[in-house]
Amino acid sequence: MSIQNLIASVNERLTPTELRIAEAVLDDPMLLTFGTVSALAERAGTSRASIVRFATKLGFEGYSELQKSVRDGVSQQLTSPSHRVRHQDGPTAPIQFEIENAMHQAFEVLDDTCLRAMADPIVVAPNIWILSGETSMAGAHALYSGLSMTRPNVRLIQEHATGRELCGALPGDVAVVFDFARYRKNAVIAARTLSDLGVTIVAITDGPLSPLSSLTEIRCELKIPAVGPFDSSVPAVIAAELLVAEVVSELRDEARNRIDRLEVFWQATGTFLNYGPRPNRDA
Amino acid sequence: MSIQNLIASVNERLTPTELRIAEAVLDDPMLLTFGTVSALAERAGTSRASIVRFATKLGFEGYSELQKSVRDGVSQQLTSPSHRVRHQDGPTAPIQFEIENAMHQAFEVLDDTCLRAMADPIVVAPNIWILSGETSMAGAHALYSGLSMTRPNVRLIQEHATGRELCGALPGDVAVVFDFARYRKNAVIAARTLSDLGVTIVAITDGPLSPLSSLTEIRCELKIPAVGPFDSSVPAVIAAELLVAEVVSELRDEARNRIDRLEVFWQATGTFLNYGPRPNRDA
DNA sequence: GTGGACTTGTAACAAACTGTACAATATAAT
DNA sequence: ATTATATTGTACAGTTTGTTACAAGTCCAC
Repeated sequence: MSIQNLIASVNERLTPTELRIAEAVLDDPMLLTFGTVSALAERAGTSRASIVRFATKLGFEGYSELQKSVRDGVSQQLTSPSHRVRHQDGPTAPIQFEIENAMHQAFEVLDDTCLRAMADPIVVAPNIWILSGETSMAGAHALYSGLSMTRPNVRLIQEHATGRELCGALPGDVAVVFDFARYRKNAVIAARTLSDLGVTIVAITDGPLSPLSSLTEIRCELKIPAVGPFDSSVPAVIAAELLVAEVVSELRDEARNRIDRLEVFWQATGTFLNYGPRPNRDA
Repeated sequence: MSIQNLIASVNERLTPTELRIAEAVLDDPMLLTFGTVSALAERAGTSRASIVRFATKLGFEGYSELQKSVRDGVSQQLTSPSHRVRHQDGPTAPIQFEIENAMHQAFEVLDDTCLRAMADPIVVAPNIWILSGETSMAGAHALYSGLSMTRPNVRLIQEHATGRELCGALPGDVAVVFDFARYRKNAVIAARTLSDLGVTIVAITDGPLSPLSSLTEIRCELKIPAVGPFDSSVPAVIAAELLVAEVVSELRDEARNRIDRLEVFWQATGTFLNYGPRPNRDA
């Protein structure tokens, strides 16, 4: 039961001082969530003892218990919905469960603000460099595939050719770096070098502990589930695809024109068999 | 500045114990919001003093000040209306729905029987050839990455080099082909040629109408959602990862030994930075 | 006015808190 | 091997905490 309802249920039995306390609590719930007895007493213009009596009148053992109850409620509010359903039963497909969880988390992290922050530099940069460790290549490929159909000068850097390929990078370019624990030395060092060079780093990684996180604020931090002995690429791929979609929606006609020209080229070279439905181009 | 960014900004200067603290804090932010120094110390398996030092390293006067900062952030979150509506709608909601649907369908299709049917040939074949259209490369890469860490003689075929690379294929080999509507002529023709040659085809595709489906009974048929103007690679990646997991579990010690040897090699060449927790290898 | 019930603040206290000085231990460098 | 450095835990000091006992004050009935 919420603190508001709790107070309502006893409001007719409250003494004048207790009423002042109640008003203070209702006016600023954070007082009860974080505050001490002393703080609340001062705010309500009363003594600490009255605060404790107020708590007992609400049916708690003391102030501590009242505060614990309030905090539990706040915790529930704050924890993500995916977190709440985490402890379901039926571990028939633990992998599926893990991946779905990670996916939920990915969609939560990749909200409008985050996507736009990552897409904006990509839209305007003269060159895009995509870096990735060998083991997290799937996400990088998804991004490369989508971006290169959307705008020019997108390059995917193979690990063994990092130096040779990156030497063309200039200030104002953007490097999108995929890297997850345990972080590839090659990718991290390359990112750091590019950053020093004035290249904007967009990081798709797995948490504030990532060495990439200290390089840039333009980043998303994904939860990576395990599939058997290896890490899943699904979150990285989702991030890449949403990022592409965001870039497309920001570039609008420019991207659409490029896609159409690509389509002409495909038709001319007979790339496809043209069976089945065309992919969706309305979004 | 959020606690996550704060930790990110110093993550490379953290000592092992402080890293454990950081992990605990990131894992359960409520611990920092409500908990005491003692509680955090116990959770992180360290002493109270280290908690205080951790707080100072983050730039605060002490733990109290750190906690105050976190609480200020939480207060803002709770009072701002954006928090309440954040998890409901948004431009990514329909995409999320589509992808989740496709994912469920993928897990349904990729049941034990199907996975084993696809994994069995891969386990015994002398050579594995992975084919994919340029646009559905992410799944192929996920499979290549996983399989090549699991068994020898796995090759990913680039479209422009199909002929040159595939001429080494022999009867008894296995070709895993990724292809979705609108089907790549190159991939389909290559698969057909290989099939005629006596190579077992394992198809990861999108339905009975696929030209690949007529080539082999060893296949899975996925539903492919759209993300913006392009098709999602997520189902293909999931299929690839589950397939790898199945192959690993069938190869057992053989795969484990190879992974261990790979690990030795990684260690020797210093591939990783080895920050953060090791990936899960128990599953 | 006086007694009794009720309300409220003061004071005392034990427990728990944070922060710091110091010692022990582990790690690195010479 | 030995010094120097960095890291971590222990112990203690000084506050602040929540709680409770007690006294002062208030209100009402008679």
